Amino acid sequence: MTDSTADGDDDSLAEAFWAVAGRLRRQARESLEPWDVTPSQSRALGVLARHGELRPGTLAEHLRIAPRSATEVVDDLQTRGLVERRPDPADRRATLVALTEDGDRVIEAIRTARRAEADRFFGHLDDADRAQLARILRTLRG
Amino acid sequence: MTDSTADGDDDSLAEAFWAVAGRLRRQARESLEPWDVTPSQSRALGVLARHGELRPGTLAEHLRIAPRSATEVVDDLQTRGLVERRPDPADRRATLVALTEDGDRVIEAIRTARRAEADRFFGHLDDADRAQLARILRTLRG
DNA sequence: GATATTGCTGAGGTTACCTCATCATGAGGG
DNA sequence: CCCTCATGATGAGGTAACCTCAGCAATATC
Repeated sequence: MTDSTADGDDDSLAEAFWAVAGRLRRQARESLEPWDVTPSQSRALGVLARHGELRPGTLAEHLRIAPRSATEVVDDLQTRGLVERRPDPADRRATLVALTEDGDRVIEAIRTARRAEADRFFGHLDDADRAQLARILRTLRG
Repeated sequence: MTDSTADGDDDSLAEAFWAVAGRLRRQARESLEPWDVTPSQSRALGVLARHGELRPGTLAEHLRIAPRSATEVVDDLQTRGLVERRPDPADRRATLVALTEDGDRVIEAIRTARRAEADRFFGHLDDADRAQLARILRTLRG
């Protein structure tokens, strides 16, 4: 059965890249479900876990999004009780965003889950291939 | 100067993958600008060029999106005059979507541009690496 | 010929972004 | 000291690319 429709589509490396990216994205989304956190929220939590409390603007730089968009992510995380805002003692215009205890617990759990999931995903490759892929991606990253 | 903010972020293969995907996405978006066509529209045009006239539903399968979403893309392409709808003679419920002459010209131009752009992007790799990458991506694609 | 299925689309929702305008605070010059 | 300009956050409003659910028409099935 030649399956008719269900793609296989273009040829290019780019196309293959997107196909893999899609699978990866879907897995990521699924693995976040238990915590009712969207991918972009989880990225923000990750940055906060890595760098500690930050101003929304700085968070935006790390996430490579517009400052206004960071405000939005922070809003969502705050209503979910995963971060809190407090005034920046050094500048009364500014705000500091910090993980709550809950946020800390959640980001840790997510990280564990994501690590397991990535292992599963890239686990189809042997060590040599994983190394190759890492090297090639580093090159393409520019 | 250690540049302070501008990430470098996680470690994982997944992270490297997203970094590359981001660069690729930005390039694609830019290369489409001259034609005022969005990425998803260009994908649809590509499928139509490859397969000839299709029903919206079939188009959706190729694009791996919901049928309703295909209707939307077709709407946009139609208002831009790049595709046209005509009744399916074989089934009066159905519609066939076909490229107009304009649409044909545009998708050809886009393809040429994208090919050049992909060459530039993946051109940093030598032949062996490109082959490796293609093989690895095929594996990951599942 | 009644019923179920299929194909498309209207209505309305979501995520993750964006820009532009506004308001408060801070910093530097005269 | 005041005035201007820059900066930090946010309100308002917009976009792309998806989604589901409901409804209508036409076909297929029994």
